[in-house]
Amino acid sequence: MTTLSPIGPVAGQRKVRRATMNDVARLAGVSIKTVSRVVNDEPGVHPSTAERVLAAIDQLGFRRNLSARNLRRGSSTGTIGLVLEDVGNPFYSGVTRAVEEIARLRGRQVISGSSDEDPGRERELALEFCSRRVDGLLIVPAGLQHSYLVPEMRAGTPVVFLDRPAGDVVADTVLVDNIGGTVEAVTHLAAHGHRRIAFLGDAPDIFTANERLRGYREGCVRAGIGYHEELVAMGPHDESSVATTLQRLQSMREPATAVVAGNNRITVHILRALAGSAERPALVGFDDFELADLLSPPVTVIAHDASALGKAATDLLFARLDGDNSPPRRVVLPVRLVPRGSGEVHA
Amino acid sequence: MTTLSPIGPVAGQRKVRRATMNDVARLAGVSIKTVSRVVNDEPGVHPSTAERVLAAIDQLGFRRNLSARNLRRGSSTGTIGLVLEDVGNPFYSGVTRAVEEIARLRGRQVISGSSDEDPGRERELALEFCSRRVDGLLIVPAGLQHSYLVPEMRAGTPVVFLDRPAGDVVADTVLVDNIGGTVEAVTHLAAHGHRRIAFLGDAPDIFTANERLRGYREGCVRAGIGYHEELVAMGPHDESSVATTLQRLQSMREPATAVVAGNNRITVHILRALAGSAERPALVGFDDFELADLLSPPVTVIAHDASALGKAATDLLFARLDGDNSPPRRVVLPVRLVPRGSGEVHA
DNA sequence: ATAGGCACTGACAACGCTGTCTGTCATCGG
DNA sequence: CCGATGACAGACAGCGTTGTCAGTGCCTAT
Repeated sequence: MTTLSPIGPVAGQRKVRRATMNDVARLAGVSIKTVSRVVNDEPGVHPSTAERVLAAIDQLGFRRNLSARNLRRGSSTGTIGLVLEDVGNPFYSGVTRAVEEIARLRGRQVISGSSDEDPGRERELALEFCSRRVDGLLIVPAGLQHSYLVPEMRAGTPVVFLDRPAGDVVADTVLVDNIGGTVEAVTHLAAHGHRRIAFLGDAPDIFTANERLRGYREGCVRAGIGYHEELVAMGPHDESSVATTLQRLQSMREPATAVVAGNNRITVHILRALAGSAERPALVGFDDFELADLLSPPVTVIAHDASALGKAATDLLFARLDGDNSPPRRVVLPVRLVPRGSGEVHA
Repeated sequence: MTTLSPIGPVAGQRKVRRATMNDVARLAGVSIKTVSRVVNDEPGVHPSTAERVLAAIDQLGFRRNLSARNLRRGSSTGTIGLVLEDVGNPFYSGVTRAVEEIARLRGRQVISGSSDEDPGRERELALEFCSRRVDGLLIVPAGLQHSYLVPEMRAGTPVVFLDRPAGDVVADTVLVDNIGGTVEAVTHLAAHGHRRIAFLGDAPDIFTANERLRGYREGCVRAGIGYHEELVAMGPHDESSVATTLQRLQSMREPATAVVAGNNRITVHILRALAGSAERPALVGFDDFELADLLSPPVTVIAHDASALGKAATDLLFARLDGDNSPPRRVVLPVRLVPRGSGEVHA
């Protein structure tokens, strides 16, 4: 039993060559093919032979080399590549979790990487994954150029974009209803009497930021309060820029009485900037976040489910792997406004 | 240029065989070895030849097969395996981010998986990663049995355990000062006059839960308030069990006036159970979390840095990969109490 | 003129595994 | 007693790369 072999400062003994099927075969006194049969649970091996082989495997600590196996078999490597913006962001870690979950059910491992909103990095990661011959690719696009993926897609690697669409290829995409979300946010605020509603969004070259801005604009028009350029501040934002912006918005001749935040980070920045200040504008944030309901006032948000997004994208990917070759689909997941208080403050 | 090739419903054209170096060689009119030289930036290729090869690569959308490369070269696969409890938990996603960051600097990809606290799953993941011949393994142990890793460690795969120690192998480990943390929490509460301090921890077979319980106990003794069995409730906990426990603690003849929460999830459950209730016990939570400072009252925590943990473990792993074969090390990272208000409530 | 060196290129084997095909028994029906 | 059958085992090739070694010219120094 391996379990009983002497354990100690293992770091001491360096680089014992890894056992191969050949080593196992020699020790068990069988051919390498028989070892392969045992390892792969193929039928046609005499129980007593199999037992000898298993003993040899255990004794040598053999573990089959998947590189070799994948190379030989040519088909699936049993891996899925996931390129996202930042695993550290709770939203994306929720997505990751969902992807992992489904991949697991389908016997796949997930390789992931964060692009940090850098198109070059996104490309580097995606192509690296392709070199590893992942079975499929899930990408949260950082850039607008995705033609680099065309050879990979042609070679049969399914690609699903999530959260944002691809720049210049036609492919499966799973999005959330960004426009509908901010329309609803503005409508909600207007219904509570607000006429000066500001929008703090991320950098406008980011798809979701731009869509949400469009929704904000449309919401303003629909609510009959008009669209005012001076009430909009697009990012990139950090804590201090958000604070400055809020001050500006509140010290206008006609101050903003309500704010729509373009994503979870901006919402948090706003909350921090507002902490302790008496004069709080009403607030609706895009993206739900943990503890939003426990703040005072509880934060009203446009909620959408990270795991639903991850699940939808992964399901789509596996459908492709299962042979579905219908035209590329675009799935738009609904969002919902969760009123909690911060958006129900009267003007 | 690949970039200009017709793009369309790519899903239509299935399974074009992937180009190999052989295909590239044939197209460029050179030998396969020359292609290999170009792809690997090896010297000794005439610029004009290289150009022809690169053109062929571009035309065919060739991307070298890393399975084959790794098999042939036998050395590094350029991957690191990361087994954690749940990527969805902000603490672990912080760890993941840090690991990824450092791996990236060292030219490695991260393959990760969540064990969900299931030892079998942990083992499955770790061994799967070994089959993929990861260069090293980072593991947040779910179980207490790790001798299954001995053959892998012998074969030269460095393993670093993080957040919790391994069960029965001697290996590098990075922990946080769990005992010191809860000692400090209790000391802090006692200093504010509390004598009935409760502890809500995770399942006691989890190392960190047990350590924190020990720290709690020691803190009580040191503070001279004694250790009372009835003030301790170990998990697993969910929202409703926490609520029930709190009610029990508050309706005792001598009610608990303060609570120490064993981890971030339990803290959140407590906050939710307490929401809106007038009679709030003082609270100190283990693990910092976003927005803790914005709650009312702001939540006092024992903070420790997820990214510091990830970084320390990964640094250690790379040191091993760089040839450091000193005896296994155990690193204990400091924690610090961040007073914010919830722990400063007077009894 | 010739040896030696340099710049460039290619043939070939092997990494560890699995698919295909072939071989060797023992057993069974007629 | 013979051929057919089935259960089991092995030989061999090849997946796509790269390391080793062996050319082939051409140029320079003798």
